[in-house]
Formats: sequence, C-alpha cells, structure tokens
Amino acid sequence: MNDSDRRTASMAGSKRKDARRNQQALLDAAATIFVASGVEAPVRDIAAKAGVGIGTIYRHFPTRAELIIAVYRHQVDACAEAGPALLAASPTPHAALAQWVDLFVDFLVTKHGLAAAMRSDSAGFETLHAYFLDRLLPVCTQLLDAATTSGEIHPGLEAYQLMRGIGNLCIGADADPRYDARRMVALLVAGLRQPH
Amino acid sequence: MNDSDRRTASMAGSKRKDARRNQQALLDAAATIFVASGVEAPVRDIAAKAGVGIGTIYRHFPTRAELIIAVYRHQVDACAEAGPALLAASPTPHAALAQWVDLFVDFLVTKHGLAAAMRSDSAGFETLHAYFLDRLLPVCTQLLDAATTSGEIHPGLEAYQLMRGIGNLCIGADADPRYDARRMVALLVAGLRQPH
DNA sequence: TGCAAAGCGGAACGGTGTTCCGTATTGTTT
DNA sequence: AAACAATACGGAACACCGTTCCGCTTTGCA
Repeated sequence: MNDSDRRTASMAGSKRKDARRNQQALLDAAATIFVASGVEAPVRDIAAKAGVGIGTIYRHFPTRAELIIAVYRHQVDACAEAGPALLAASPTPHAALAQWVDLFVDFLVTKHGLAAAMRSDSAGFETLHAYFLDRLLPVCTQLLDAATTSGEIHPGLEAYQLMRGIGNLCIGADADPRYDARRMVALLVAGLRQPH
Repeated sequence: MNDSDRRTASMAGSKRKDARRNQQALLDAAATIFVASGVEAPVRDIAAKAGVGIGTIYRHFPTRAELIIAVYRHQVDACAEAGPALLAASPTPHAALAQWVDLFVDFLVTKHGLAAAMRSDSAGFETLHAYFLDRLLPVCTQLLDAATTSGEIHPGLEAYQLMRGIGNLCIGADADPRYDARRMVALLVAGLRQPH
C-alpha cells in the first residue's frame, strides 16, 4: 500500500454513512466552486454549497491543500501515467517531453488559480507543492533523462526547475487574453534544445 | 509635464510640512519593511514603523500599489533608461536585450514578493502592473524590435508576453534555493533565438 | 430501546484591509 | 498675539477571512 492508496482509503473506509456523504458533497461542491471562483474561494462558500457547517469541512480536509489534492487527484494521476505512455509511443524522447509538458500546462491553465496557489507561501500550501512533486517529478525526470540521453537537449537541468518554471509561466494565464502561457512554455522548452 | 512628473510633484508640492514629513517617513518605513517582510507586509506594520496612524498611510497612498510604486520608482526608471543605453553600447541587439533582461530579473528577484504582487488579482494591483508596463514595455519593445530586425530572434513575439513571462518566472525565486529564476529566464530568451 | 462513539454546526477568536469622523496641527489673517 | 479656516492626523469600527472549539445531534450497535 502506497501513500496514494492510504489517502483514498481514508475516504472509502469512513465508518459512518453521513460522514461519507458529507465528504462526497464537499468534493462535489469544491469542484464546482473551484471552477467558478478558483481554488482560493472562501471556505465558507464551499461549506455552504455542500450544505454543511464550517467545522465539517475542516474535519474532512484540515488544510485547503488536502481538499485541492482530493479534487484533482485523478487528473494528476492521469498526467503522471501519461508520461511513460508518451515515451513509448513517440518517435523521439523530445517529442514525448513536449507532449507531456502540453498536458501539464493544459491541466494548470484550466484550473483557475491553481498554479498561483502552488506558489503561495501561506502555511499548508507546501503540502500541495509536495504532492505535485511526488507524483510528477519522477515522470518529468524520466522524460528529461531520455531526451538528454538521445542528445536532443542540453544536459544539466533538474526536472524540478523545469516544473517550477512551467508552473510559474502558467500563473494568471486565465484572466489575461494577451498572455499565452502555452506559447511561453513552448519557448522555454525550445530553449532547452541542444543546438543540434 | 508628463505623468511621472505630475506624480512626483504631488509629493514635493504638498503644502503642510507635517504631511511632507509623514509621507517621507512612510516611504522610508515601507522601504525597510518591504525588504524585511516583502511587499505584502501588513499596512499596520508600515504605519507603526513610520510612527503614524493607519489613516495617514491611506491618505498618502490610497492603494498598496501606489506605495510600492513610490518606493521603487527610481529603480524602475533606472531600468527603463538602461535600455537605450545598452542598445547603443552593445555589439548586437540581442546582447543588449539579454543584458537588459538580466537587469530586470535582478530587480524583481531582489524585491521580496514583488513579482507575485504584480500578478495578484486583488483590486488595486492592476495599477502596479500598469505602471511597470507603462515604464518598461516601450523599452522592451524597442530592444525586441532591434533584435528582430537584426535577424537574431524569431519575429512575432509581443514584448508584453515576454515581460509577463519573465515576471512570472521570477515569482518565488527567493525562498527556494533549488530554483534559479535567472537560469529559467535565460532559457526562455534562448528559446527566442532564431535557429541560426 | 438505550447508549456510547462519531460526527456535526456555527459561534467566537485573531488577523487583515479599509472607512470614517472627532480631534489636533498648521498657516494665514486680523 | 489671537482667532480662524483649512488641512491632516489617529485609531476605533467594520467587513471579510481562516481557524478553533465545544455543546448538540446522528449513527450504529448491543
């Protein structure tokens, strides 16, 4: 049993049915509110939408990061699993890296405020940062290593830095039509290429 | 008289001497506190450090953005003026652009929280964003155009996007030793280069 | 049905930005 | 010097937010 299984088990295994129901209601409400108002929406709004009290949301999700993680776990997992698949299916490792980065960027820019939240220095958000790193850093490292080995990109860049850079470039990408995060990330990845 | 002169004049021309003294005290206090606690430090702290009441800070600087701008105006102006100078002194436009970007990045990463503040969606921070754009966008555009004309970089990238990208890459650059914003920006600028 | 355990709700607290107005300071006029 | 109007000041008060805490309710079991 890994960390991921243990966390999801904590929900499925909840003893009382009202607790399970409320937790699901909170997840649904959070998902809706995150789309409408971003991941920094007031806790009270989420509790109200779910029809529960404020205490309940804190009992199920002691930190906002845990709620965000619970809401987006499936998508993050899908992104993590896409890495090896792309590597196997793409003509070159660099192509796989590029496609995977696209996936990651798409995920970030469509989740209002998520990229910013991950860089927030408020207490509790290190957890969010850590979760993304746990799940995606190994994948990114694998892709980066493959592309380095194939000689397509410069060696020496830590996957961590690349992911942070990409995350940063996605901040505020919604809400500003003049800014195209995808393009900026593409430029960054282009800068990674070995000058043939 | 341009906008910049008018704004500075609003300080020098303040009629009552206590008002002038307090405004200067606030600027000094803000500069100190910004260094110690970042540009998002509580308004009360700044007022306390300056030895004035809360009302006074709001009278002189109705929005936080105006206070930040007042504190950093000189440095932003210096950065703006460095653009043409670099263009004249550098061997190639691309070298000038690279040096200017370095200047900009240095400024951002040494001002705790400034890059993040510029991307904050709270009301009042559009002013900050707008000020930086007013002062620096023309300079960046000039450098970018020169480098495009000389054939060193791909055409078609708006200076606005480049500046936003750079600003984003600088977010949280302090407080994370594993992340090197300068390197990421260098990568971005490298991605801009015309493939020979 | 009774009862202990588990869970719930929301009042209450601390911290923050912001407004507002009675009071104090300043500069001018007499 | 004294009176006065204009200007500026201070901080109480309000609104909003995250978070904690505890009396009350619901649940599941005996």
